Amino acid sequence: MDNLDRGIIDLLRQNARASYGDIGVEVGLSASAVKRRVDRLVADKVIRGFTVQVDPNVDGMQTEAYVELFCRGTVAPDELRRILQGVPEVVDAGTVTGSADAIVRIRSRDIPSLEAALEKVRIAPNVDHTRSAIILSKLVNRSGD
Amino acid sequence: MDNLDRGIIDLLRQNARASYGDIGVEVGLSASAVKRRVDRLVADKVIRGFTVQVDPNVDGMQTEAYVELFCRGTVAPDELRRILQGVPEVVDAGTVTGSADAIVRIRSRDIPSLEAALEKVRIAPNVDHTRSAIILSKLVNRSGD
DNA sequence: GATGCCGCGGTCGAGATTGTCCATCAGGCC
DNA sequence: GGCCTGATGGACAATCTCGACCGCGGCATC
Repeated sequence: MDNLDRGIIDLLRQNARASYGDIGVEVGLSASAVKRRVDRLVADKVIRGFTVQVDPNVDGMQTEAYVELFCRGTVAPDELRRILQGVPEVVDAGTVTGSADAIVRIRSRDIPSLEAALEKVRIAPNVDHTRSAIILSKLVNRSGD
Repeated sequence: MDNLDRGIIDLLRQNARASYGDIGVEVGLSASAVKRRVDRLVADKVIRGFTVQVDPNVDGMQTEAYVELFCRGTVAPDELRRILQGVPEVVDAGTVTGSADAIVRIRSRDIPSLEAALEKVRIAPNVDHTRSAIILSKLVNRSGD
């Protein structure tokens, strides 16, 4: 993992379908050398995969919300993880600093299904209450979804 | 946008570097027909781009935070977008319901660089104050990063 | 019904790309 | 020096890309 690898990854991030030859011109390597490095990065699991960014409006998962979770007493992270993983609409979740115990990112087709997902999260034991912020419009999206 | 397109997108989501021929075998089209459809999907902005999923631990971007933005007076979403897009650490941002005006997801190498990124966000005009929640540990991660 | 247009898919071929093999080279070590 | 290891560039065949061209079916028009 040196600067060459980082350069290759940066280029792939911009266009994962770029040819090895083109990448090689940018970073100063031959196509074969680039391919060897990319293969190694994939084998080493540094590169998890190549994917495509799709307009979320098209695949019909456009309703998203941040949900703060407030728990009673002690929180068992492992149990929380188990519960949250059981809700497919949960895209992302983590324990956080601040007054909330965890922040959960939920994505669903529409408001009713968002509410249903939220209900499933609330079932988790020790969850005292939640506070949701529904996303009105996306300002930036560099996370690939 | 029909079932063929959806099939192609599903396959590209799994492997954006798959050859058109291989995709064609899966969805029952010739390589040329697949390329035509992919080109059209890209032209129509249904496909926003091809990218690579990198292990965040490896490229040293493991410090993440949710930042609530509170603005003074009226918020110009376009200007907010322009400012936020200028901060590379901003992974995700959107205007939201609730007391905050926007929620910004920031990812950086460590706490000092997180603070620096936060500073850049605060520069935005009309930003009154911010409230950050730093992620302590990830509970769920289905967003591919 | 005949006609032309349009969208969509297949086939073909030149040219580019990929993937593999091999020779080479630099650096570390004995 | 001699040897090993890891990485690179070059060469080559296999594969893929991508545009040109053709045919087919649906549809509106005459």
